Amino acid sequence: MTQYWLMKSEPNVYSIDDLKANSTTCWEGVRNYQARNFMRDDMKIGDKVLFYHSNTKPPGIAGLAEVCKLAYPDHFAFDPKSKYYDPKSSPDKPTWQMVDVKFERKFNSLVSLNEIRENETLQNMMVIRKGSRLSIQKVEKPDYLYIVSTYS
DNA sequence: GCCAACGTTGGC
DNA sequence: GCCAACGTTGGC
Repeated sequence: MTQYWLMKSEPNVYSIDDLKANSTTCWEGVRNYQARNFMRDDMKIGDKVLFYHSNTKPPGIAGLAEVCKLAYPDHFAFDPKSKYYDPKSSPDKPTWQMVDVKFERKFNSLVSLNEIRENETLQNMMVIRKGSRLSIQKVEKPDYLYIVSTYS
């Protein structure tokens, strides 16, 4: 069964335009266990993704993507020169995993966090909860479908 | 740049 | 296993 996710990326690091240009990307650098577990245990090929721009003005959902490769070791954790380096992770016992996602669509305009917050239909989305820092979040199917049909 | 929220670390 | 200290996220 298809599942629905929200994945955060800082656009000055990797934006929806970058994904459009590259077509697919590996989602490296997740260093939070809950987010890793979502990727490792739950994400399936074909799962739908709301691509969220964080730490920018304004933050919000920039477009859509789709999971196109199941979780596999995040090798950036093995590279001392990478900013995602984690000495506790090793190739024979990798701590961190990543999936690949592929570009689906860029929204004509960003669905800002404020718009989500002000939309009565979307009140249960995790992303509007105060202090919600998790970089990968589950999204309910009705919320996903509503966003796609209303905004994209 | 500030700071609240939250996750992780490490001493005990 | 508790919890204080510390580091990071990310909206504002």
